[in-house]
Amino acid sequence: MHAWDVSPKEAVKIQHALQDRVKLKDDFGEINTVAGVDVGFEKNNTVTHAAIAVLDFATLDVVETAIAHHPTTFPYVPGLLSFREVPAVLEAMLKLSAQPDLLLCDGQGIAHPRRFGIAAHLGLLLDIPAIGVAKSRLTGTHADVPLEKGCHVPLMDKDEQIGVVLRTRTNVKPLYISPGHRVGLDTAHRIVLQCVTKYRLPETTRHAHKLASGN
DNA sequence: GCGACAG
DNA sequence: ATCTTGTCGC
Repeated sequence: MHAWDVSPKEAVKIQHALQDRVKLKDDFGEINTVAGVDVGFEKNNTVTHAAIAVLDFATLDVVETAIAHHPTTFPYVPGLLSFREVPAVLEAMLKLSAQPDLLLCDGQGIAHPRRFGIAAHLGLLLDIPAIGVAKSRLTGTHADVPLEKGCHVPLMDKDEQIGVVLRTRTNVKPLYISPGHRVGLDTAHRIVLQCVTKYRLPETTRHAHKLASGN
């Protein structure tokens, strides 16, 4: 495990060093549980709250949750989000009685300038299949997404597809989905859809968000 | 040099 | 992310 008390410049080096270890093909057995991961901060920005909600993949019922409080040590820098949030998430992960089969993270997977968003970083460190589910774009370009739920367009960077922009609810802003680790693009797309019911965000994320913000 | 920029 | 009430639309 690499250090976390690093400068932004060192963080970028770490991303470059780890990026080629990210696996972008499906690599998992039966998926029984899916976990939502989210992080929140206190008014002063001094403490980070990480929350994990583990759901039964078939029923979307919550089977276990964990929360961890961790001092905030890294600033928010676009492209370096994982250095701010992952330490707290790792701490919360240790509190679970069993590791989930797959992670749905708040933020990008490989739809990142160095193909190493928070879902890729977290998935790689834990060696758990992970998917990035972001509420807005960090990098890449795409066509307009039709307004109907289920419609989607590819998220491109030059000639490379790095994700999919997916409308999870009619007439509501789409989500940016990208593989994090041990998951392919199509599979990431399919799994996110399966976790969505009547709201824009997947149930996993909704539960984790509630926990992280003390609700 | 001028914007853009996950949470 | 967070600070915050009511309000417009399906």
